Amino acid sequence: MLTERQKSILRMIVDDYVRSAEPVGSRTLSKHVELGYSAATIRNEMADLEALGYLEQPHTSAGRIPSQAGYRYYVDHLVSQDVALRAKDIEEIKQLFATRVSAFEQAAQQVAHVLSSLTQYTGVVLGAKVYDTTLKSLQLVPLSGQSAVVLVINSAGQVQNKTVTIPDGVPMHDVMQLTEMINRALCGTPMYRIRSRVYEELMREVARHMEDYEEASRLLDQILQVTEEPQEPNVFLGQATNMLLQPEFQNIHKAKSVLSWLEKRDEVLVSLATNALHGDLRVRIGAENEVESLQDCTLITTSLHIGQIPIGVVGVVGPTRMEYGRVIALLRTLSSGLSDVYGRIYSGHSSG
Amino acid sequence: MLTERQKSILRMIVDDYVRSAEPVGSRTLSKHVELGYSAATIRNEMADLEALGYLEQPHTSAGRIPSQAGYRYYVDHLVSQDVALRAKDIEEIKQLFATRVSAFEQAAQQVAHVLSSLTQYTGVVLGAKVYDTTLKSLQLVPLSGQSAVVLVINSAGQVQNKTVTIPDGVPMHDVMQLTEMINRALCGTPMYRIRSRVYEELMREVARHMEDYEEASRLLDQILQVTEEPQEPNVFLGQATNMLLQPEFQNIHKAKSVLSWLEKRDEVLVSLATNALHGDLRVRIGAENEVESLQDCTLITTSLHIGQIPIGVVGVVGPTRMEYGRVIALLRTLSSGLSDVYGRIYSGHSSG
DNA sequence: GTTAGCACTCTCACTCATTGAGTGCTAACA
DNA sequence: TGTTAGCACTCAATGAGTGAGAGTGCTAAC
Repeated sequence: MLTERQKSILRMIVDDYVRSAEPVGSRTLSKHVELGYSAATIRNEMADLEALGYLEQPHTSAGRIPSQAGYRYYVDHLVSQDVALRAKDIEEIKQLFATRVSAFEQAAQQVAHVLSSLTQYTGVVLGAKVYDTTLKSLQLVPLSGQSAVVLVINSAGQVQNKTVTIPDGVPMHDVMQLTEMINRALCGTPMYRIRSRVYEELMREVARHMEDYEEASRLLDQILQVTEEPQEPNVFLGQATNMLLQPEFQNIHKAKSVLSWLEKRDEVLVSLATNALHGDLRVRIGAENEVESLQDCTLITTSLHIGQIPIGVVGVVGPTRMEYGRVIALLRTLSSGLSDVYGRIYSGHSSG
Repeated sequence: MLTERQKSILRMIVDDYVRSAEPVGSRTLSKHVELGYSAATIRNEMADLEALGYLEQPHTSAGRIPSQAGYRYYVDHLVSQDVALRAKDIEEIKQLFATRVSAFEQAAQQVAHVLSSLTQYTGVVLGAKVYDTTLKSLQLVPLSGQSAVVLVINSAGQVQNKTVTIPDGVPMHDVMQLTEMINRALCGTPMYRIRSRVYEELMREVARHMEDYEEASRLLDQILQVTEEPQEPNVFLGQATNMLLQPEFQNIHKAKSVLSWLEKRDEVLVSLATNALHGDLRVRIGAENEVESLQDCTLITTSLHIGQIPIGVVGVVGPTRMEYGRVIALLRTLSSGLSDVYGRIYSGHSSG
């Protein structure tokens, strides 16, 4: 348990270091008006904080910098719970949500972008699969030759499509009958249950009506694949290269490591997706990220939701030396704004 | 006009410099067996080549490096027209096209990826709008409440969709009638002509049949917007951060400049799209790129086509010190491979 | 418990000499 | 006349040495 004085010294060191990226010395701190102690006193406290593992010294004659444990303590106990956002931040966020967007993708991309430009870190948005959607409609539009487009629309209005080949032995009216049967029997079925319900309920009928059962079921399989195709990952990145402006990424190898990781959308996806398991807002500092490339980074994520249902994640990736308070405030604001947009677009425009 | 000896010296300097990224000295060159001259002779020729603007000296006591004009001369006159690809390259390309893909997007992404990993530059693929597509089918699927999904399928099997709001004054049977009218009248119409043909031919009929003309035309407008929405840019990037391994991008500012540019997909799109105007294969060296961020880069592009119709672009972005011969060979191979895939997927599977 | 003072440590920036790669020029050679 | 050997010269890179400055830890005094 830290004393109040230790806490305020730790807080000041973190704040100062986050701003300047330079180790903070005792003299610098003693100049702060709020702290009415001499450099020597502060030095003693700093030595204690270092012994406790909250501070580190790059070398003997340098000031102190926060350790990862120090950041962790700061985030858990010291960060002011509601940082007032800067006027500029508020202005940009207002403008962002003022522009009418017609698709969640647009809004998500813009949010990622704004996060990056306001913070100089990288904003990320994961528009996860909308949970619990059901089949709204399945359509098949013939193209020239043997090919056709299969369209699957779910109850959230999302569309999946794929070009399929109609096997030789299946006449057009069988194709049409097949899609009709599916629509009639399976409308309203949860997407993940479609295949099993087809096997349970539809196969016998297919066998009875189709001219060439084997070919027809081959077509049916292609159609079912469309319903099972995972929604595209929907990972949106802000301007990742902004981070190259941060002093910690002047080292090209560190920079490459993080930027390469961000390039692999599916890995980013996994890291973001685990947010859902950890409640509202999650801060992962340095080694708390399992990912090798993020050992010197902090990843802060918060979830998007409509009512109680989680539907996505908004986050920020940056160096461990991060403006925690401000980023958290930004994330809270933006995630609730984006949740609203999502709700408006996918819930029948009920609120506007 | 250069003498044969000057040409071979220039070629050797380019080849050597591309490999080593170090200025090439006269002694190094004189060691080459093919060139039976002493260092002094080569020095004289190098001085001449520098006077002609094909070589540069970083400083007095360094070797020579090719100038942008030097690279230009190399590309125009010296690059061997058909470099034999390495066994490893061929292997990877074969594997790439052996894996069956069901969508052009997948194949394009993979090609960009392979280009990046084989070259350590950045591969880019632009899947441009399929030209001259016509309307195949327009459908409207009602969701809950007032919203519905509009689906537009074109003759190439591409699908565009968007959620629209059905205005209060339009009853469902009017909605259905509207889509029916469009399908009946406009099937086969080139996409870019749909709006004008609606105005020319359909408006009167709409006015006659709809209960609330004003609201109906508002809905119609939303629907037409879907047909006009530009196909999403379809710019695919390989691993851009690979380039951070190149010596010229150890300078973080140069690196940021190029990577930031690559992040702006719409700018990349423009640069690639202009390839179509310049024939088969285009090499833009350094200042030949209008783009500020690419002043030290080379952009090589080649077009994808089905028969004579251009349908996209494949390219590579890298430093001016580029393996021109190999990259050109790779691009030719990959673009023709990708054209085939495109053809297979969007032309009714005629070839398999 | 707090502070002033002092010796000590370490990085950073600067200078300077050395090294080595490479050039240009000149004179000799075929 | 074209080619080559030799030599003086230039310049970047390297590494050692130095002083300044920032910061610490410790001790003794308040």
